Amino acid sequence: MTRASSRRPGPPTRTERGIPEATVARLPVYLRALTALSDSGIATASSEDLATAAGVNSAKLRKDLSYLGSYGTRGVGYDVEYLRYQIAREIGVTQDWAVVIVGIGNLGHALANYSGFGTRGFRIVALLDADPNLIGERIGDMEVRDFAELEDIVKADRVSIGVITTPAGPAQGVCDRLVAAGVTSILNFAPVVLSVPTGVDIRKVDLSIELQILAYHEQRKSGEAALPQVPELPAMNGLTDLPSVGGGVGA
Amino acid sequence: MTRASSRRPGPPTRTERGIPEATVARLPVYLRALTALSDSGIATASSEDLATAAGVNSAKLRKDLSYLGSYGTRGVGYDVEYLRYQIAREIGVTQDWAVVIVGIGNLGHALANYSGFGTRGFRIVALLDADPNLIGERIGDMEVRDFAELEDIVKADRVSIGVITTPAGPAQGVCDRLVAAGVTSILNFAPVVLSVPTGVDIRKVDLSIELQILAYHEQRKSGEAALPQVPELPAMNGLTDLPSVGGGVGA
DNA sequence: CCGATTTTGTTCTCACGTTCACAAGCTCCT
DNA sequence: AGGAGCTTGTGAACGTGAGAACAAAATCGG
Repeated sequence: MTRASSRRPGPPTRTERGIPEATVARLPVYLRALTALSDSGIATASSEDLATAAGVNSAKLRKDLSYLGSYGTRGVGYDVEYLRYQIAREIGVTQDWAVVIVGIGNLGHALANYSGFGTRGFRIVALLDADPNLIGERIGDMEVRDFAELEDIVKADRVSIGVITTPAGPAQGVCDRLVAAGVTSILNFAPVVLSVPTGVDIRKVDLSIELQILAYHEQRKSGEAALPQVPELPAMNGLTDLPSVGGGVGA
Repeated sequence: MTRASSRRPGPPTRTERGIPEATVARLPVYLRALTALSDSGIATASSEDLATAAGVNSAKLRKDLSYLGSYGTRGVGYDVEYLRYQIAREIGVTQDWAVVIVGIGNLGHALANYSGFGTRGFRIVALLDADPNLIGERIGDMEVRDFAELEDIVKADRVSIGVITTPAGPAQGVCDRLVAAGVTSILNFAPVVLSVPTGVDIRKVDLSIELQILAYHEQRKSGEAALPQVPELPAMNGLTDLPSVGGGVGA
């Protein structure tokens, strides 16, 4: 098991019909921008308009869209509804995907209530937890069920996407169970690196990593001139007062 | 303030002392891996060990670390505690960063309770919301305060990082207020593209985008042979639930 | 019907990121 | 002390992504 990562059979990274991964990651953004335009009653938009709404530059947007086909009209722009449907179809959200959420703590709770979740394309079919105290609790119009029922639920509802919102500890175990039950896409909120067999896609959302990236840049801003000369080789003996980072290190 | 000093002076993307953005994004992962090893009582680790723990390959890890300096010992590996401190210092989490969370809905609630948040390096100094019904509510050892107090809080606690967990609507307004108050790094959970002036860093976490990316790959898996020939110009009549798709642009 | 105008789709070039492969350097054993 | 065996740090090759620039195609006005 744990047979290497997921995507990399022989050739490099290239989706079957050739849509680059970077583009795939932006399609949902375009989809949202188009929905917003549509809601504003706008029927046609140029690549420039769309790019602004999506927060990218227009050349990139045009190139991204060109991977899907030629859905625009030169001299005019894109028909908002039409393009929206094409992107939705390409992503696969014209159908509904069944989702289970495992781990109903604070975050699991929040996600279960998150309306924008089922905006379109996704349907939460079960909230699971192993804690007997939580089982049976109602959240919105759903009830927390026993994690032991996982296999039945996955089979019954053809669940292909699992969301892990457990603490770090049980995450790998939960992940293994999900995969064994037949789930082939996992969204992981637990702060651990999960390993999955080939063929299973996994994406990670990690709050503290995001904050740390911000901190890095923040530090650069404030200390622009204060830390150009980094102590390349600080005395190793100074490490004794580093029982735990942040313990006695703080400025 | 807001001295247009962030990233993009003249040359392309290149952090002042030259750490590539992709590497910066992985440093927190290494930091976590090192902490885990440290907690297991492991004092020394090779690049191979670390890479496994962090879920990357060893060559990449070594190159990433080489940007920070030569902190390893050939033939031996890396001293876990030493390297951990070096990375923590580089990221900037040896000091504590003050953080405010704006928007105490489901997600804001969850984040406020998220212990791993203040794991180290970050300190939530205020939970803010504009809803009078929420103000005064206690969450953990904190109390929800009026968003109007933002400026005072930012000044008093030297807040440099703001987390936006409001709905999409008010997000840009909140963002502008944060920036005006002096916040220079923003983590946005609202499903909108925020615009900020130069010098302010912004990162986005978007649940539905992540799910959609998974859906895209999922679709490719199930239909491996079912949809190789994509209807470049599908018959527009099959789209009953798409009121005005393709006014006249379609086939 | 033709030319001016607009905007897409695409080509080309350059920068960035990843991986390979190996020399440099350290430790340990004989 | 010297050589064998590891493991790091890095130079070079390769692949991917971004942006500029332009040719192709559509509309509109005369």
